[in-house]
Amino acid sequence: MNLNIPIPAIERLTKLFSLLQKIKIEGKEKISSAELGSLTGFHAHNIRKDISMIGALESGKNGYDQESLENVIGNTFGFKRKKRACVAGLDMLGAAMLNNPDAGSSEFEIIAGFDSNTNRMEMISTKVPLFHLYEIEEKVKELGIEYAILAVTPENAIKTAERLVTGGVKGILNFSPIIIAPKNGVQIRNIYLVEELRLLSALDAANSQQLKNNI
Amino acid sequence: MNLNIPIPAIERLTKLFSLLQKIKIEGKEKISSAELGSLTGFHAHNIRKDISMIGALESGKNGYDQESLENVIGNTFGFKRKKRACVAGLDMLGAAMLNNPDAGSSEFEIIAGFDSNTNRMEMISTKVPLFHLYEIEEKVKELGIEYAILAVTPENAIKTAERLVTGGVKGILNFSPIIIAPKNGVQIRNIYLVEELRLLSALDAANSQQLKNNI
DNA sequence: CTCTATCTGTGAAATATTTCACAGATAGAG
DNA sequence: CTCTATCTGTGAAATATTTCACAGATAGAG
Repeated sequence: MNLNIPIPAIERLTKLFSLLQKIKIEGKEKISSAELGSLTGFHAHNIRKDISMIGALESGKNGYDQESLENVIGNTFGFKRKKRACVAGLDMLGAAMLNNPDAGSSEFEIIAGFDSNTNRMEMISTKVPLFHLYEIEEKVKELGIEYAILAVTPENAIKTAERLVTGGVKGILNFSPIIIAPKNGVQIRNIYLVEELRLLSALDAANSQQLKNNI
Repeated sequence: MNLNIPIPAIERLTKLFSLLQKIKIEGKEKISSAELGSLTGFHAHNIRKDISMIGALESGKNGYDQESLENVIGNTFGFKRKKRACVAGLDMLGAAMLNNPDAGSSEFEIIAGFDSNTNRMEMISTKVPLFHLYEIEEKVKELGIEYAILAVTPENAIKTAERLVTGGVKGILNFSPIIIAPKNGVQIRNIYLVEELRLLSALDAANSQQLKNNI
């Protein structure tokens, strides 16, 4: 498991990419590692090191060129290529994801929704075609879907994830309250509201503890 | 910044806590580090090391006692104490969070919602009291709200986060598509749909790259 | 053209984190 | 009671990651 780029570095570079896209809209053409640092909370040292790992750019005294840096990061990780995604499970959370306005302006295109409840599917207003959960495997293959947002009920989570994997997705973003363990090289990220709140409170507790210890 | 417990360990222990709660419901009283490992994808070694950092339990040959382990982790990070939370921004995503059925069965209680749009607030069906965004500071103090879920529009994100911090929250879970940098010791977690999908694809790209290198 | 201020890029050092390996503990069989 | 199989707990070793410090580069001033 020796990745040439550390996973935390991949996470930081991915955040930087999103930030660079925003900066482009604002018309800023140059940005220094120090500025990137204060916008993200990362150390400038760390940012420079991360960038140097994926390929040196020209040096200079005005910081990084927005466009070159966005391109280097984007090409390294494939952010410049369009990708198809779907949403499985269309209760409130899933429906919100399906209609997320940001996805469309990114490299991801949400091209299908899946649910088990026919009545609900008829009530949802969306331009995206909707299918039954049991059609996942077929539709994922047919439509070339690479990424999935999973927001089904806990009971359906494991089974639906398996269907997605069999269909051939490369990654699953799991919002259902079940930990899905990584499998067959398919990337999984588990994002569970209570878990995230809990982590916030744990980090706060660890911080307070540390302050006490330092007195 | 020398935490006595590494942040990745805190993340793993938090996940273990949630898993232990589920295991309790299933009636399982003992579980080994190996079993915990296969359920989470972590290494058994790592799990034992993490647990040993927060306090040794009795040793044995049947693995960990579900209840003791849940208590040790819970007490270390304060998961046994009730905590009040709110949701700011009540479009589809925010409304879904407000009505999330899992929060109620956890230590978190969502006791207020905030939005800027009076018409929308009248249309939302919820038992939680709703207020205007400009009342945040006052209500956070008055109601003793410790954690906030931020799902406002990008334009309102920074300002709303500042109000929450001024009001005295300890952590913010930010779902709006703006990176909010940590400030004044308030914990922030930025969860942005496109960013998370992008990270999945970046990890996949890094993996593929690595496979190529290993040939 | 020269000089200077201000960045980046990157080996090396310092830290942090994970993995290893095995001693120590105990439940349960007989 | 004794023996054995099966876990955990944890220093030490191995790795991974971050931080440091400064050489090298260049834009822009004059």
